Amino acid sequence: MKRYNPTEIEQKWQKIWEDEGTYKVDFSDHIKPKYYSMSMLPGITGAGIHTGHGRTFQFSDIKVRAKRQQGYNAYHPIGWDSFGLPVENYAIKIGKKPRIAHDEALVHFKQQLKRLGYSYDWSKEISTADPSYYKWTQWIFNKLYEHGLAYQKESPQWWCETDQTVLANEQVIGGKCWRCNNQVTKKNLNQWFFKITEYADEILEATDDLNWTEMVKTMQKNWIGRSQGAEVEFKIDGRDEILTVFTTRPDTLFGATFVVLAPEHELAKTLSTDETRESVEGYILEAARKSEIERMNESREKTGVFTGSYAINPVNSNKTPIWIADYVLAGYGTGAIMSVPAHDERDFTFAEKFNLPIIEVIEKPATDEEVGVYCGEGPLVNSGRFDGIDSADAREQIVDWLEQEGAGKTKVTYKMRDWLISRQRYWGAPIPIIHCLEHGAVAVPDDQLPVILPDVDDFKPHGGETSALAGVTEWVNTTCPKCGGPAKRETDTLDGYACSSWYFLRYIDPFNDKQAWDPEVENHWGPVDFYNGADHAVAHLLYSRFWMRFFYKLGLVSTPEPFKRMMYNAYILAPDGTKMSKSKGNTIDPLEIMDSGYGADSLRVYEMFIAPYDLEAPWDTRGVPGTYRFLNRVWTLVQDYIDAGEVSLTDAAIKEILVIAHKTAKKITSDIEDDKFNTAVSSMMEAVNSYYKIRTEQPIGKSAAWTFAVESLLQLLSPFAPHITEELWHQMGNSDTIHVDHWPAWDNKYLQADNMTIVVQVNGKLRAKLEIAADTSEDEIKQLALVESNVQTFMDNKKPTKVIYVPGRLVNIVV
RNA sequence: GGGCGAGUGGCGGAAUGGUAGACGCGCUAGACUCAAAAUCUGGUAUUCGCAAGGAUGUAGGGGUUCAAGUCCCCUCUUGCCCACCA
Repeated sequence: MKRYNPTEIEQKWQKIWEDEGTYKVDFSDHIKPKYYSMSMLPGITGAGIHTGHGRTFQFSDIKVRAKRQQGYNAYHPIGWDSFGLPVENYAIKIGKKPRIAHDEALVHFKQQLKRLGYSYDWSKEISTADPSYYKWTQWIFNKLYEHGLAYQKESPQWWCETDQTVLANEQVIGGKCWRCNNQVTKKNLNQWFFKITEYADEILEATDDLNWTEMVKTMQKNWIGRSQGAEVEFKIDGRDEILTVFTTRPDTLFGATFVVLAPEHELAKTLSTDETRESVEGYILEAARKSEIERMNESREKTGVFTGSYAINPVNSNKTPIWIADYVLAGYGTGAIMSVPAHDERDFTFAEKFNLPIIEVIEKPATDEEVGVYCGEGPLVNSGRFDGIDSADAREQIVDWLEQEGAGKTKVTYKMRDWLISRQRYWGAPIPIIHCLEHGAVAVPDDQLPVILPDVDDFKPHGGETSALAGVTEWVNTTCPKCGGPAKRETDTLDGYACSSWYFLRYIDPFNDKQAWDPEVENHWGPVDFYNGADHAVAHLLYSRFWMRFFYKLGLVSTPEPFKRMMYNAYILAPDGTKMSKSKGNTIDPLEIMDSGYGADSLRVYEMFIAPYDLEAPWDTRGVPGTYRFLNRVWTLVQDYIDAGEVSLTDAAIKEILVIAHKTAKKITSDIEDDKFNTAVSSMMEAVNSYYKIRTEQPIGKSAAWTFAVESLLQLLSPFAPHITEELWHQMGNSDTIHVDHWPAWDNKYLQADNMTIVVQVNGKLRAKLEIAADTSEDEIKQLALVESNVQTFMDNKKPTKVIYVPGRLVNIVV
């Protein structure tokens, strides 16, 4: 008997699969149903992947392998997130040009992924930094620009001093840069944006219906942050300007005792009087100097100044003082609020500090507890003709009244901001814009794309507010596409996220040099059936959904949502229970485990077995020998089967083997379908354990039952452990690959065993178990239960008041 | 502070309201061996009992139910996301 030697058989089969193109997909084959499965594309840095990443990539591999075996034309693509900050920072760190640093790091990545035996179609590999790819990223920019969804605007934006670039809202995490983890500041700059807010409502509405991991859906909804409310217009006493505030509680309008503007509000400066001018200007200056983050971290102590001006509350014509305070955010709503200190915590704190009036307009529910500021619902008081109306109704009535008076309207506001896409960094797709003195920003015509990123020696950020490209004069100086006059190229590059917001469309038409993708190909291959990742729950997925919807409107794609199923898996932690990271030195390279003799299959099975996909679990390297042991048991079992001649079994043994095999086939099929990979593995272990037990009493060898058991086991195991199963499949005499069109069918007639175990409870407590024939009638079962001796003891001669029978499971006797 | 999850043996984790702890790790006994490793077979929540069997057990407290890890309410702990968003 041959010994199981993973290293040998894995090398052998990986070469054969590559030579024979086992996982190559023919896009034009429409006879088989399509299945399109992918993981988020890896970002390239020197570290390569660790065992945590490996698990992520494997989920899409399991799914696609199972479908391929089930007769689908199944596609599992691979590509590289090559542009962007991570690669450039890595290049700076090792002192090489980004292109070179990237290409060198890629070697390690490819080696890892290939050794792990993922069923990628390597012939269709893409890279976002390849001109044949970013040509189309730039083309998409043009399309957005053409439709008014790309625009340039000067505004204060997050700026990372370490990385010398602006960042999108989504890339600032807890006030820190997503790459270098340093505090960011605000800087007023002229920047390019994509108008994702125009799609906010649409994206939000579609979110509930998605078959996505719930957590991701919640995070997206929170990020979009839709608030239904009203805009209310306050006249300014003695002036012509109108002050518009946003509120979600128009029902509390009678309780608005003052109005607060953000320091950045355009009216802030102009509302001061001679007496207040100095303090107002001082406050605004001070606020501008401090970043939002500093304000946030500096304790929540409220600060503010009175402008000296008054606003007229439209509902009761009260004169309310106008204040400026930095607790009001410039970027949200209108940058101005009406303050209702009686029913808002922040307003209350502010009013107390500055001795401003507090008027209750919502009746508190009567409770024993002392409620500080009541923010809930209730009937209105002190609200003129709206008194007594419940707050929810009052909201509508007051807004109706405001609309009639022309002093307000309903308004929906979002927390989500437009997507800031310009980066003052070299390593990205150049924004295809030419600035002409006469024509302003002019898009580079489609037929002149791509705008090639020039090769420069000094690519590092040089400390200004422009990328290194600004120094490449021969590239910057060009002519205007409209007038032919002298013009300059835009020197900012596109956010790396832009490059990865459409790659799933390029995957299905990667060599097309006429268009980004062929809509007809997309019509067959889109959308992605299974997508998974462990990061980018907000930014990447929102951006992709935004673009997809835009493409859908242009008729370029057949569906508005890019990913049918999105599975967001939790991280595998380092053995010490903390997050794996290279800087902490607690990562585990999959190559290390494979090279120590366990091979890819044992590692793969363990990756799936360790925990359900959505649970964080610490890596325990001792688990790999466990799955290795399991694969060895499979190996021995199949070898014994192969080496033996024909055998004859008892009818009972045949039945037992077939029940296990058919049940297991059904279980694994549904577990994979439901993304329950860990229980799929344990079910296979159980089946193998059972076969071992049967084998101690009955011979294993050629017989219909054993043949089905062994073949189906290999087929079910093959998405998890593709190498060992392929090897054994061939040793059994098969000449085709196990990985295409081989999946066991189960027959319901085998799913019922001859015997069943009925649990007998007395008053809900387990007292006996009955091993009886599966066709025993309900009456018989109840009788048997009632006469069981231990049951009788606990019935204590009392008459049962009720006997509950759960078919095939239990009897509960209530006395 | 807000939103969404999660709390089960020594560990990772199983359980359509119906036998809690499947499966694996670890530990342990036996078989094989000169011996060890590997392998195979058994045991392994706590506790009382020679045993049969009993009691207790899914963070804590209440509730619904014939029956609760699972459903409802409160409390605690913990993870993630957001965070002065009016």
